[in-house]
Amino acid sequence: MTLHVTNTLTGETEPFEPQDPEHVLLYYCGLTVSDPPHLGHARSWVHVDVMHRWLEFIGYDVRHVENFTDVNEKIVARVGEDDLGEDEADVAETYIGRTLADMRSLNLLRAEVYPRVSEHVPEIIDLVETLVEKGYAYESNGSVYFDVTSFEDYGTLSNQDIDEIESQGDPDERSEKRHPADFALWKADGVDADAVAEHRHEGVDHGGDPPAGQTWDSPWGEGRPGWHIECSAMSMTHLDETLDIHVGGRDLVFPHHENEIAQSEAATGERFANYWLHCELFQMADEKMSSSLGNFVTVDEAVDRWGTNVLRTFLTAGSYNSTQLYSDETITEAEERWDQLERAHEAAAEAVDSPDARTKIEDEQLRRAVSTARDEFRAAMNDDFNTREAQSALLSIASAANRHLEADEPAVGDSESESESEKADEDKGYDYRGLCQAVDALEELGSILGLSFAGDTTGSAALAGEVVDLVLDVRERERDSGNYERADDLRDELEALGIEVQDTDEGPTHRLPSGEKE
RNA sequence: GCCAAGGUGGCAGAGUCCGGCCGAACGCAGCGGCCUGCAGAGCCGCCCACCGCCGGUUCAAAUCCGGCCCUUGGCUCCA
Repeated sequence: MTLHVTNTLTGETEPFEPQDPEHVLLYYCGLTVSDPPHLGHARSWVHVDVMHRWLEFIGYDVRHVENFTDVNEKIVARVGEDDLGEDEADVAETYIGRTLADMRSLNLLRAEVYPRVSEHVPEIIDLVETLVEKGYAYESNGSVYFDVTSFEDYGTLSNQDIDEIESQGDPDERSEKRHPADFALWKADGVDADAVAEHRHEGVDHGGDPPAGQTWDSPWGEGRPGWHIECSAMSMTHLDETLDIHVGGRDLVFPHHENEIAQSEAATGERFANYWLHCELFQMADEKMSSSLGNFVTVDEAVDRWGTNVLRTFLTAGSYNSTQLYSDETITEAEERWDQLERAHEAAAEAVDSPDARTKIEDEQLRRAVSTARDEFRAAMNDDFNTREAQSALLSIASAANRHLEADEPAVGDSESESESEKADEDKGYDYRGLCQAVDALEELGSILGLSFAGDTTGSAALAGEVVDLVLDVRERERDSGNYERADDLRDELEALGIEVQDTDEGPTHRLPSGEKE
């Protein structure tokens, strides 16, 4: 079974075949760095990250490029706010730093390059010149527009009819365009002050008139790159004229991706991307999540609140290409799933390390379950990165391991006699081979979803763990002497701190609050 | 208006491409039991679905075909 992906270009699920059998060229349309990233961005990032990890897991060398749009009127609009900086570049820099930190906190694999528009203006100008020379673009009043009527396939990605498309871009440029659907490749002069004003936050003192934003010299005079040309220029610079996979949010299909295809293919005569994958968006329980409504949760808030593992479990709880409901309930459910995985992993790992671990009871079932789950995981991921199914496979390993640990009396068949099971009871032990396989599978497959079972065993977390153990020792003594009230108080107090206490046959165990920082 | 996606149990969410193993996965919630000083966790079992509506094809449809109703998103910056 090979990897199949749903290609927006065809609307079909197709077998994935990169141009080079060993390498995959992956481009992801990154952020405009004018605001802190929110959970919606995180959802796409995580899914792209899972794609990246899975492609590597099945043997490809992935060349992953993700841009930062650091030239944009929305960024100019932030100039003067708080301590974001004194000009467009400063603001962009601030947000790029913040974005990279957010990405790290989500345990994302790094892209190979994070190119920025401001560093690729010469390439952009070259590309625009080529388009003008080939007759796909025209200069008008110092700006350059792409002539959509000159590109036969315009509209295929988004299934649009050119005549149905309403004007792109701001009203001022309409008069300069031959066709309403034509879009800007290069814009004369600085940013439009009105556009900047429109994106400014209300009630914030920006200190005077909006700055013009950076401009560059070009064959058509001073100006700035248009809104779509950057991705074409940067992906060609860092990858190739033809990409294997181009990913982005569903909301970018039109006009952004449509325009990317037109300008790229017109310029090179080559197919721009073989597979277009689109990440679906969040749906809020009552309304949509959007910047304008201000109802989004920023990535750093979410990581603080839920922790990386819970968040990633949540974000991969649906397919990348289906919308996902965001609500307290759905995220709590994800937390529940993660807890289950983590507890099972911990129990299995502990059992493996314990002195009781030895081949004693039949673990054929466990081993079969692990192996089946691995197959299911692989099949799920190969089926258009079905992360929800993949989670199911993980959970089935967890419950198989739990079942095995539970059966520390050889209750595996139904035919034992009483005396046999009594005898075994005194002699109980775990078969560690199956458990080892379960632990390995959880770690290995979990890591493909970016989940990490490696608890924080360093620094303050380790110390905290020791302190909790100390408290639990005290509590055990209270319990031994029948002083349950006092013991329960201790448990309640630990619980109030987010520390989960469980009494087991082997003594009490605890879990520190997962992922919460500090 | 145009384009797209989708309507599956109390919730959430796979399965729909390649019709039968789907009387429908996994999880949450609920119920009963085991275990436990209690709780939690875990385990076992149960409960809950005529798969939006109508019609068609077929030995067989959640899955294919036709019609209808409804929801969401995009068409302006947007992951």
